[in-house]
Amino acid sequence: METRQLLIEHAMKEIEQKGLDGFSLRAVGSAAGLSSMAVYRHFANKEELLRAVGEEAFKTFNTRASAISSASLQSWVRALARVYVEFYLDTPGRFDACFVVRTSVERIYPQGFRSGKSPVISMMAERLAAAQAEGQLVRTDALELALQIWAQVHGLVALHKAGRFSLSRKDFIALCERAAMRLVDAAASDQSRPAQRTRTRAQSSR
Amino acid sequence: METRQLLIEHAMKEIEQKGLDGFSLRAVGSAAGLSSMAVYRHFANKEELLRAVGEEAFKTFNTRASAISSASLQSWVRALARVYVEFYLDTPGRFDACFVVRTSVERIYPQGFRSGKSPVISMMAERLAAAQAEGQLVRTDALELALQIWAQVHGLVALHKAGRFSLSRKDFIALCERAAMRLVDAAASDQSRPAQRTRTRAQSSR
DNA sequence: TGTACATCAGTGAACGCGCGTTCACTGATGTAC
DNA sequence: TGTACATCAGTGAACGCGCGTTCACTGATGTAC
Repeated sequence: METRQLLIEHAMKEIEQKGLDGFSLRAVGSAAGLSSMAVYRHFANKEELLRAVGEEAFKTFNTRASAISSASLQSWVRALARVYVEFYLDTPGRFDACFVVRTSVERIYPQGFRSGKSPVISMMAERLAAAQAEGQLVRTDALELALQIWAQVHGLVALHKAGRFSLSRKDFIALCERAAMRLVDAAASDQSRPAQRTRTRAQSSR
Repeated sequence: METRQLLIEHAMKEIEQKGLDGFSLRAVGSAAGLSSMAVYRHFANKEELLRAVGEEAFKTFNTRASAISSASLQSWVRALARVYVEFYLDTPGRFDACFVVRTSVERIYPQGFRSGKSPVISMMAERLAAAQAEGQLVRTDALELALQIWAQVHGLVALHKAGRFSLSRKDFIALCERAAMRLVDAAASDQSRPAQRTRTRAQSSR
């Protein structure tokens, strides 16, 4: 049953080359060295193949996100933003399959996120909540703040996809990191504190 | 030459009904009560029609944004976020034609924004800069902050479009407003100030 | 006032394309007896 | 060990569709003389 995996891999290459719109079943079949119709032996239809691609791509992203080992909340969020943007820049097809395609099993706010079905956002919400418990962060809805950070980076990516930036890769990544950081810093600096910069506060969370 | 305008209007209806993907030249022609090929008398090709639709839709959005008459920076940003989200919720096709389609004349960050070609973002950046000059806002790159606020709301909309929310219209709009406000408030409250909430500060800017 | 002509919006048939999906099939492999 | 059968991955032709675009045309309108 390894043909299925072969098809998913070639489907990813196809979606990377042709984009979400140009993605076709027939191309996947022949790219995999089979007939155009071979795909139907393994997937009921196009939608199902696309869903499988999305899940596979999400595993990749999730692995990278889980591998972040930053100690402080700040640097963890920054690293996560970077992983997200690089995932988009390097493999936009996979990114779309994960975060743009509407599938039926998607993680939905707020239910799916509260119950921890969306690993990354849940993880971020937990870290934010932990920082709140330690008094390092102002007390707001941690899940909503996590969502907001996600949407912040996602929004920059979406505008990038719509051709709204003429920045180098490096500058764009830095812009995204800064935007994510501003949200964390804001939540941190809204605490009672002396009148000074708080960039380096809350460094040793967990 | 009013047929051209008629075609644009029916193109908008079409793009609203069928979405960006299902949008076809033939459908526009016959929807306007003409032959399928009549469009080619007025537009060189599909792309040009789409650009005309985008510009027309942008005028609508721009008019609404310009009509906001809030006194304070805070409430102005909140109102702008609302206009943006409602533009998406009510007329997603027009929204896509404005902010998702890649056209050749798009406003690009940072050049096109600095020179004021993107009316709304430029206006926001100017208001932010004015608030900075009055000492109500922390001194950062006003244009970047404006971009960030835009991307924040745009990101929430993009995730909504990908089916990630199960919120009522009202709740989703409120969520977007809150997210935009958090960014403005953060920039305001990062000023030197007593250890208290700053929600109501900086109320009378201009 | 009348005639010849140019312009140009709109038409309808056709081209060529790629798509998702269906369907009857082939042929290799494994299993039951 | 040999034979009959079932299973099932893979095939290739075909269906029906809608798309963007080209092209020769029609027919009304305006203009020049």
